Amino acid sequence: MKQPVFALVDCNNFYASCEKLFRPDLRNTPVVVLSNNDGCVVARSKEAKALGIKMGVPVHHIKQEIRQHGIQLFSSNYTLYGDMSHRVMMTLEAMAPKVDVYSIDEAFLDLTGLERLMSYQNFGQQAKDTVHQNVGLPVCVGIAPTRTLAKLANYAAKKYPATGGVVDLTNPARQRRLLARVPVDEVWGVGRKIASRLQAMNIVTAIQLADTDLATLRKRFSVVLERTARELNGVPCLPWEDAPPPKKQIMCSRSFGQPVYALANLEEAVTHFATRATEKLRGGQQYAGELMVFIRTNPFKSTVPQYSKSASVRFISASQDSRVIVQHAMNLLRSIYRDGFEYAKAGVMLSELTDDSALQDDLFGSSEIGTAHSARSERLMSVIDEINRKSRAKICMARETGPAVYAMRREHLSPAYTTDWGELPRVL
DNA sequence: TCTGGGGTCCTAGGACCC
DNA sequence: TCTGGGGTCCTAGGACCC
Repeated sequence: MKQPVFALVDCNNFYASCEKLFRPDLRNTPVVVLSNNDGCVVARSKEAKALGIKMGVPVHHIKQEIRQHGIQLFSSNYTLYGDMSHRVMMTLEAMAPKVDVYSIDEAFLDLTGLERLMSYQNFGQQAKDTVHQNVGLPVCVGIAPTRTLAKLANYAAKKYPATGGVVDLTNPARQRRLLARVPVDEVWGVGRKIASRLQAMNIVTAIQLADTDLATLRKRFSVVLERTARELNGVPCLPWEDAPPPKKQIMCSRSFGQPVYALANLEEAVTHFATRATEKLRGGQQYAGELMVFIRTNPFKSTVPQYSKSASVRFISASQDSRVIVQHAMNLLRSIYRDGFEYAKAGVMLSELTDDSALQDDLFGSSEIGTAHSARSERLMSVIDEINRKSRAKICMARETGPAVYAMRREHLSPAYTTDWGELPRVL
């Protein structure tokens, strides 16, 4: 059996790089991208990192630095990032037979057997150059016999400029040298909690984790960390996903741009979330068997009374009809709503997802609108989806209309450069 | 004043069965 | 009076990822 080889291609500072791409005037300016509601920092350009801006800090904590260094702020523009991501992935899919899109800004490539054609180092360089030429975004490439090591190789490619952004870690001696230099909390799968527990056991570098007795890791932690240690030793333990596995749950939730008090306003928000979640459901040709709705106040705001509640319902037969799911969501919301609280967030979750073939008929007949076997419901939903895809005038639930009081703050939003004819960048 | 959103997997513990 | 032990299913909670 041939030893597998994986590459991890990961975009550098993805969101910040997307924003910079369309603003050449900001080439050397520190840029940060903010989370929804312009809350905290979720991406930083290299200039912003050099200023010591940390990932995840609330933006109000760095007001001083923003003023002092002229840091440019951007609200999250997922329409733009999603489209740029798609372009990167298309480029990679043209270069390798098997590509596993792991997140919006990174993908694993199966390079097993490639060595007969070219060196891994060459391939990595080619991938990096091609993405840059086709899409304009910078990436780094890490190559290794397991995905955990490929992640680590990618970390090195980013951290050490002398690598030119490409690290081939197929050589075991080279693996050991890198492992000895990397802090254990940089290992994929080791988060804050586990890192501090490992520290208490005097395990502070990746190589110490790799050399720890596997049975001890399983006993003191879990099979997950044991697998991580095996992967660091070059033994692949993570299955390759040729196709993305079907989703098990679909969430749609948002913090509000301003406090919400009235039931009517929560109804509007929850209607919106339930509608979006159900659209995602249909996008994956799935049906939901269970719906959960939650509302809560802002737990960070200790000056106001706190309230947090969720409720859920199991459907008699699974549905993908927005009208059915919104109606259930309204019932749940009204059952948990209490007057007199300052609501900060709400959301819905669809679960018990099944695909078409797994559906069973409702024992009591399918008279309810939108049950699995209602052909009318399916046709109506697909017409709505079609119209919403093509046109700017959306079809939506009556409760969704009008300006939303809960709309999120996006004061620094960039244009939809690549997905809206009206916002194409102009070259003067 | 201000603190994201959307996921997955694993484990422990309780209920229940034989 | 004795009060086993293995298996399964479910749920809540914790940890991780980007």
